[in-house]
Amino acid sequence: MLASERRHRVLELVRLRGGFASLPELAKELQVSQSTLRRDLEHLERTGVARRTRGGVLYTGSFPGLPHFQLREPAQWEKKRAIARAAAALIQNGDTLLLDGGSTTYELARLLVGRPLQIVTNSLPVANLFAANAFADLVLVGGIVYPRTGVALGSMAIQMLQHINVRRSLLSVAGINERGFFNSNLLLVETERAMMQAADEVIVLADSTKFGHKSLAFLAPLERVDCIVADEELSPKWQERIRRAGVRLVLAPLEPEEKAAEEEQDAKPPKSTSRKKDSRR
Amino acid sequence: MLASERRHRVLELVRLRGGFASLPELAKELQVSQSTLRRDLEHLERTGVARRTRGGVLYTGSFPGLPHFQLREPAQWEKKRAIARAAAALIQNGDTLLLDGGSTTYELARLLVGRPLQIVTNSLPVANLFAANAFADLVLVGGIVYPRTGVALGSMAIQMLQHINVRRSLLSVAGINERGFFNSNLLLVETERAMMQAADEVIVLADSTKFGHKSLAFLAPLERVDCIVADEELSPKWQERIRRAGVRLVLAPLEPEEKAAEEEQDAKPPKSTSRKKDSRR
DNA sequence: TCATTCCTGAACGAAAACGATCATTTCCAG
DNA sequence: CTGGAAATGATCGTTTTCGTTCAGGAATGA
Repeated sequence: MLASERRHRVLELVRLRGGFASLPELAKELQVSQSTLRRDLEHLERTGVARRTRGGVLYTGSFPGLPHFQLREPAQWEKKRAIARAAAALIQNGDTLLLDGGSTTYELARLLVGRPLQIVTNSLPVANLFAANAFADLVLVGGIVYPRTGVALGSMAIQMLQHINVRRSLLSVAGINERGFFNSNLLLVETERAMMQAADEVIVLADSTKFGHKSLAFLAPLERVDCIVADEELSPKWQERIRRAGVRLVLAPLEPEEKAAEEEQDAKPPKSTSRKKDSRR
Repeated sequence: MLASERRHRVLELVRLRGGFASLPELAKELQVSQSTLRRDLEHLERTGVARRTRGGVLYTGSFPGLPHFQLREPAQWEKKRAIARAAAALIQNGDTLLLDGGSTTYELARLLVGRPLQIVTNSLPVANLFAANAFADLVLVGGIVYPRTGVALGSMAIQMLQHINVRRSLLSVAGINERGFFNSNLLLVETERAMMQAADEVIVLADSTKFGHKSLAFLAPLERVDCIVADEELSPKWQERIRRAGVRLVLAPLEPEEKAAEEEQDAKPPKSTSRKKDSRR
């Protein structure tokens, strides 16, 4: 079994067990030694999807229920987080926002919790973030919930969106090519088109790996949106192409630590002597 | 500080810390000894709202985000669970259901997960239960989300409900008196009236403590609903009154164990000699 | 083919947490 | 006022877990 696959299975097991699993439990289930598990846990903790506790692992990965959020590959994830940070900087307090589903917009939503905003969303994971929050008003867009991502879609969602107007819509896409934006689901793009119409300004969040790839369903041409937020690894060719379409382009910087983390953080800087053996008590 | 208050604060702290808190952490925060905490944790675990792990507590209380779900008093909670069990027995596979917010309907929803159903709900916690589930179709009713309970309300919710028809609506109420049903929020009762209109059959879930108390907003007269599910501690006077109104009454039995649990379960049964000393590798 | 590197599993001492017990305090009921 | 039950906090021996180290094996590249 591959190490990365094993780590995914660890996460999945933890999730299945309701957010926590003990180390002996995992070792038995996965047929590996506890030593290996410890190393995996350390890795998972560093990437932020799990938290170690004495005796086991705690799932902190964003949304326990949905399979979609399991496969956060660290590399992409850091890009998404960088993009989310850059996008959060574009948002002003008091804004009215429409947040799409998708992992990038979810990361953005996490950063927006606690700020005074009015949030409209059709995404269950995003809604959960704001539901308990007194600072933000939350409007939930209803509809048929698509199990894979926990997003409400369909005619009911579209109809409801037609009665809503927001300052900014923030959308995720699955692919971008010369013709425009794509997503993986027909119902989804229909709903997203309604989201675009409901907003004064449309912002698309997409990491650099999305560019040059199309997907099942066409969403909209490039010039239909006002702004694209991508990470700084986007090729100059695409940067030029975006700007020529008259779309504002925001490039999110990847923090140094994260660059390290992105390369499957190794190159153990000072070897193992960096072990923190701090004064306890 | 009262013991029960301290336990609530334990839960709250655990929740604030993202679902887990270590024992020393809690001891320091609450200014009590670890021994006391251990006893509290044991208690909380037995009532089902938390799970102990070596080194700390894990929050299992249904929905981490919402304050509403924190104060599940064990006594009421067992009643709610009994009612939920009885109500679940009324539901047939393949049914189309409309589930209200509220802790009793939430307990019911938990029991329904995994059954082939079509679920319509305006409750975020309930929706989360079914979002990842492939067996049930989920339709989310949108609207303005009321922070206290995570329920979508308002004109958008009502409008959406008018386009929906279900076999059964299951509602929670805050109080019942001779005039009928009450709830604590004006927007809520408006939305619930729309839920009643959307269903062929209306079922109200209410534990025995709700009877004889009214609340802020009038919902509907007794005879407007088809069935009430209550626990068996409902007074004969009220049983008679319900039946005379032509409403079917289902009384949920409280299991023996739960009766014990309700009386602040003690009488430590077989002591601790069950030490497992298993062979490790 | 050989050497290097990475991953894995086992072993061991150290540290942490557990349950149990006991003394003390608090709080009621008689 | 007093006796007893319940709750609390400290202590102690035991068990569990952790981090580290070391050795064997698989994969990779020269």
